[in-house]
Amino acid sequence: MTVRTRFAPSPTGLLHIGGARTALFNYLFARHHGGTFLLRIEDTDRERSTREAVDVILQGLAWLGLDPDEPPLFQSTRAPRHAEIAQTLLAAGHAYRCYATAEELREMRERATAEGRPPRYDGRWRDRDPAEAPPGIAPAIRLRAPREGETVVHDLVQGTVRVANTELDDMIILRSDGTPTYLHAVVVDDHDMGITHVIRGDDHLTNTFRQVQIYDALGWRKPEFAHIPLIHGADGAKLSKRHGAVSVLEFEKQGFLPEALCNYLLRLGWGHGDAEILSREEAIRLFDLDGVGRAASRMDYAKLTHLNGVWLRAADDARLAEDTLHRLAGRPDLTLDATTRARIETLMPALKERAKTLADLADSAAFLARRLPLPFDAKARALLTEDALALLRELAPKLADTDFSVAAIDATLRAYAETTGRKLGAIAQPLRAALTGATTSPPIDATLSALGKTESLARIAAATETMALI
RNA sequence: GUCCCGUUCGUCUAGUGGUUAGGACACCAGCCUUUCACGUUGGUAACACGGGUUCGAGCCCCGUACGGGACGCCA
Repeated sequence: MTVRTRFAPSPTGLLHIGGARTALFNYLFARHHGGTFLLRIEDTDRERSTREAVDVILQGLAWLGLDPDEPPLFQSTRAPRHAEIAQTLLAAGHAYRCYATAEELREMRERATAEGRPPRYDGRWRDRDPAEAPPGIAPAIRLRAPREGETVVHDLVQGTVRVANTELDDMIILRSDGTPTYLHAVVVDDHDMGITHVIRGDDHLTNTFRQVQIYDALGWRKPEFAHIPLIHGADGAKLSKRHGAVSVLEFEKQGFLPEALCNYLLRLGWGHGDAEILSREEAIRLFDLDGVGRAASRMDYAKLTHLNGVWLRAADDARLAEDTLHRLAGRPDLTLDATTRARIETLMPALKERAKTLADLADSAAFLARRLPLPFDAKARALLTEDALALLRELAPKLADTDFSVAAIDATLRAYAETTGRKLGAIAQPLRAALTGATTSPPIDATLSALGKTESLARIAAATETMALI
């Protein structure tokens, strides 16, 4: 049997990391078993579903590299099929028409709650003669669920979970307006799509009992179920649209790499020995459901950031330069032309070594695109003392005589340090301040070389002039 | 309230009856160094609690506490 999984989000909000991880697990499980990964948009709630939300989901999945193997299926297009199956159930006596009004049901729930009983439908139309149907009321269709025994789910993550059927009531499968409810639509679609493994958040675990009842009434073969624990916010509270849930596209904006986010999400709730850094290929090779834990986990930005640094250092320089240019574009204090582009590309190997996010990276590269005079931060200013400026004036001609390869610059600086009896740091720091306006940057020789001789000397001159005035 | 699920360092986890309870992030200290990073060495730090079962329990059983989830003509 070929594995077929699906990610089935409802387009009513954003794609947050909980959904992203569910998609990732479905994708990895399918790939690991040589199967197919599908996407189904659960847009049966026409009121709340939006085209924008669909786009956000699609963009988020694309960014994460979790594209489905077939075009997405929109659940709303399947309403006729859902109704058809409901009629089948009705004809077979596995379902019945319920004429209870919304008002009636509300009262039923309120009374139950007030009396300390679980709020459930009392089955008042289950065995009532349809001839007694009140006129003018469109009925909903309810499943005639078993009243005795228990319903069991053999979950690949949660193990065998069972509930007494007395705990379950007769759920509505088709609303009075003829549209399907979620529980029913999911069963019909998973069946028709040939889904073999339903991998979803464990907030669906108790829903599964009701879905199993529908499968059984239909005599359909059930898929395997795997309910994975939820991700909570850093404070341990549930991730929701109001609380801590941010779109995966927001992570992109903040400078996280998709491979880092996937790596992080994979390790959240899943483990394989001491393996921490996992590429997509390794993840596909190693991932399986038996490594998934059962407890909810918390979002930890520090670890995500660390992982991002790891993947950033491993990333292709050209790709990073491109992203940096993109992030820097539009900043009025910068000049982004072929020259600055070349500087960024040249220095990228050293730049990426000390950045954690693409946003950090862009910030750290900004000095390469600055116009003179440079703005100096407080530490740089403090560093450019009278003595330091004198040193720079003395050093400038020697640099002017140096060919600007990294090795040659290094040699010049070392020679100057030796003849003046200074430590290298005593030379590098003032130089760094003059060239970058800050006290941290890639190695000074590489920085000088990337800037080029003309620009470097201009910056040194500008620094000695402007600082001397203060 | 009822039902379901869970609980190992601050966080993510390894661990499937016998371990000095391992790793990663974070944190602290040292080393490296041309700043910052990277790297590296070391350190602080956990089996929720109470009963069993067993020669022996983080691992098995039962309670308790705490946390989460589900109980819609939402998904």
